[in-house]
Amino acid sequence: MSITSDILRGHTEAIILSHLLEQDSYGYQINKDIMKKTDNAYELKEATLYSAFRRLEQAGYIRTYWGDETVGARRRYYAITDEGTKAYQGYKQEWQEAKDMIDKLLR
Amino acid sequence: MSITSDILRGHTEAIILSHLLEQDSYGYQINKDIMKKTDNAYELKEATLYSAFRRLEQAGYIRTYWGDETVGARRRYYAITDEGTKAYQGYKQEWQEAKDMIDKLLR
DNA sequence: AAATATACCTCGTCTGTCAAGGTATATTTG
DNA sequence: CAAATATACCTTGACAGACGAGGTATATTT
Repeated sequence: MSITSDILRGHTEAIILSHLLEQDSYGYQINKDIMKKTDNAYELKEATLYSAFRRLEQAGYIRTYWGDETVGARRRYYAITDEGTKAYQGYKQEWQEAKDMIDKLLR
Repeated sequence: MSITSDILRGHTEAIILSHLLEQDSYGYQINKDIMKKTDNAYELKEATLYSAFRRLEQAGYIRTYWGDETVGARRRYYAITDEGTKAYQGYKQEWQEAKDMIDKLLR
């Protein structure tokens, strides 16, 4: 990874929610998709991912269900809730503001 | 403060270096200036500020000297070094990349 | 005399990240 | 066919930056 994790810190939940807005998905897939979207520049570590899932579920922003795979490893799917959608809007707003602020402070 | 600290996390050092590029300054003043620059949206907490100073000095990115105040409280001034200037360029580059990445991931 | 502003600092806690470890199934490779 | 790799889940403990809470000292304002 080229970007230090402290700069990405705090964005994990928003990134996951954004992904789930497109479609329900499961941990392994989300991880792969994020790497792909960033041309492998950013790999969300598994431990980070799963602890974020716990927080998001705790907050009521996502709900989970088991896939009905008949072959292969079982998959735990995640879906975004209405509250999660609202929270995502907040995260995005916050990001816009933070971005402007940091841009203002770094010149 | 309206922006959560986790989003700002990791930018503290870059923000301080950016400020010192303009001119030497001291803790209390830097803090005030940053609040002013962001219209009071972001207050770098003192404990955060001073621990960042320690790291920056440790890394050789800043050097310090005492002001020669004849009245009022003493001031410890900070100045950016050549290494600090280089480091700042790196931080800035990293920020540009991270910004693009997060923008790509949040839609 | 008390409150506020300027100016410095430390200690201990909190929280998100992640390295390292684990389990289980299916497929590919030598 | 055994070993390696890929898919898929998970937990534990350590680390580091942010910061609340506390402290010291001087000068000015109320």
